[in-house]
Amino acid sequence: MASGEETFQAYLRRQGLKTTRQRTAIAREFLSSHRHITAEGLHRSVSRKNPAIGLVTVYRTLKLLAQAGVAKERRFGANESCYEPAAAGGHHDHMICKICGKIFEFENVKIEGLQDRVAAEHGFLIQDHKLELYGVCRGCRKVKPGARRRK
Amino acid sequence: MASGEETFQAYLRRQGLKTTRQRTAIAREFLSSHRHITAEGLHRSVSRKNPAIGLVTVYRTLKLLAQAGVAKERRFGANESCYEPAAAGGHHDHMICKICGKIFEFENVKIEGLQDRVAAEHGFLIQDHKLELYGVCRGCRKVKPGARRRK
DNA sequence: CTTGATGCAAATTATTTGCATTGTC
DNA sequence: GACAATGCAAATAATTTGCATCAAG
Repeated sequence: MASGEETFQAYLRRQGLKTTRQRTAIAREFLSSHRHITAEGLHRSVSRKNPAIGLVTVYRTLKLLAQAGVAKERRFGANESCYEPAAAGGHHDHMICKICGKIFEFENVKIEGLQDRVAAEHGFLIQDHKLELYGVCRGCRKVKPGARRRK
Repeated sequence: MASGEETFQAYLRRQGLKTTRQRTAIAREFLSSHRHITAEGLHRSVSRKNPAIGLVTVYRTLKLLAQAGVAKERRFGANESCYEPAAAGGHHDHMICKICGKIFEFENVKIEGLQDRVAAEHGFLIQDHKLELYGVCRGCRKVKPGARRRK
């Protein structure tokens, strides 16, 4: 069971790329910051301990992490890309609350099974998938904002 | 059964917005061009008959169409947003081929049922969802590019 | 005739690239 | 020591906004 960091290092070696101080720092920070983070956000985290690292390097390293299979790029409704560590323990999907913006994760094996079946019916080979449910989360449902103003 | 165009007009009136020549032209073109189109692409189409309409207006109108519920914004792996007419006849999802870039549509009621169940378990109210399968389509599977070069 | 809509150019945002310098292998 | 990696600034790409002018209600 290779840790994300090991997988990344192995990928670099395999590709004849170099293991640099900044790549290691970025990868480590990324892997320890569970759940979706933006390039900008990751750069902020990394900068705390390592102010000399540039945003550009974070972008480049995130791309490498994705290629290594350690990071997954996600793009929710927003304008900027999020990355998240590729969960060692299986794939998960997201529910995004349109009110508070919170993102909830879930896993459902049956849905994945059906996806496989649909793909098979079309002769399509699935490599990856994204399922996002947009709506209102439990917390925000309680609030009932406005509830249709009466004239 | 209101056509997309009628729905849009109604939305404009309801919001106290104006029905302009360009909005009508853009909406009509959009609705007749089935399946995902980018702002740029739609502008190209519209320009053919109506060269004076600016790209900016297309962007603004697409946003209105989305608010009116007539258009759905989608964002596949790519960098730019696609819009597609909100299918009058039910929701559909997408399979995107990573090789040739083609996008296939499919519909699966069982998956949607499971989504509802998962959401319910979390007290989440679904308003919309996106399911995208990324992989290799039938056509591209036949080609086998490279098939792991032997050293 | 009032107020929103358009179109242009300029601004923003997210991301990428050119290039001189630096650090790994 | 070679050659990839970094960081800066500048370049792109997609989209948005300010503003003077125009047109729908």
